[in-house]
Amino acid sequence: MNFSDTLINWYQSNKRDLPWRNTTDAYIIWLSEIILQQTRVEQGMPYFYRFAEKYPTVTDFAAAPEDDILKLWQGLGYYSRGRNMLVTAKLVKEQHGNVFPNRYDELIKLKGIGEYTAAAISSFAANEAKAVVDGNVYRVLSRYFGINEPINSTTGKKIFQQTANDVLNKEHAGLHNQAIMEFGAMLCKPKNPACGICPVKEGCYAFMHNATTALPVKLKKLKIRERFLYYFLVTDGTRILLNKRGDKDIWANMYDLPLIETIEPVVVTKMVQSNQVKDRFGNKIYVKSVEGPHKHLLTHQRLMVTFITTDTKPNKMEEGWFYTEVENLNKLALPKIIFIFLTKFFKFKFNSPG
DNA sequence: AAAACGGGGCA
DNA sequence: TGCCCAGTTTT
Repeated sequence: MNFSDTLINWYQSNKRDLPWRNTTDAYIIWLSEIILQQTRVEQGMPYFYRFAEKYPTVTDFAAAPEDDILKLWQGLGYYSRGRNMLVTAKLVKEQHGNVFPNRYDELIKLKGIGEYTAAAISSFAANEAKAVVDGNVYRVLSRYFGINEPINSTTGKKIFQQTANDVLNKEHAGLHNQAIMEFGAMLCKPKNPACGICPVKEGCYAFMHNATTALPVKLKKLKIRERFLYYFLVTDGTRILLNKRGDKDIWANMYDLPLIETIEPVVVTKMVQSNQVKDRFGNKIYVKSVEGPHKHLLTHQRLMVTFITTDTKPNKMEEGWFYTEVENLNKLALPKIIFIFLTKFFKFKFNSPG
């Protein structure tokens, strides 16, 4: 038996009895598919029953006020799904004679229906040979075939769609799609997959290479944090006040300068009047020069760095601070932005290789 | 190409 | 906490 036949065989004796599986009504299948987008079956189930009962046909749905749809959707999340359903229901009423389409090429044009949902409805309702690719399918295919391309990269999506198309049982597309998704949800789970009872483990790359926890690969969504750094250069031209950084943050254990960090930009005149500065330098700090702000980009942070030069000595030393000779700077690890500033400030005095 | 969009379950 | 869930739309 090939991959698809084995999964279908497994499915037919292990599947859950879900209400939307006992119909070929494209409207009912559409209802279930939209509800289940990014939603667990157990969470969506009660909503499916409520909607199916209150709006048994697409005509009923199309006649509903948006307030009613959203009220019934309340608590399910991603509320644009409900609003888009109403748009689509009205369009089906007006342009499809109240008959919900069941062909991929028609479905894909409808609001709220993307590649996955169009493939799902067309294969379930009309057995059209379109392969679904949802979170379950990504996981099953990446593990079975050992595909380590990230599932949320552009090339990854193409590869997985192509792979799904290749393994699709074209005579039983609906059954195949149901089977591979149910297999992913019930057995080839994200955590602790039941490899011991898996019917396709012999051909599974992840099982054979003990890589189920490593697959699928997913790109981290890294959001850029913006930080505003105000450095104080305290020097008499010979000695300089430095700071040794801790081991948690960026530039761990490297050397920079006394720092005040804010979450939003602060003009220097305000900064030097702040309580933080007064606490460190006393009530009067003599600012000799200001440089910046310089934008400094890290992988996941955007730093806006301002250097404030002064010869006012702080009235106390904080943890990590120490005075050193300017000449010592060429022995200490400095972040690039600090290095550039100090190099320029001291006119390369400390860094000439020799 | 990345961000926005909800809420809940699970380790 | 972080990851994931029968993804799609918008920027």
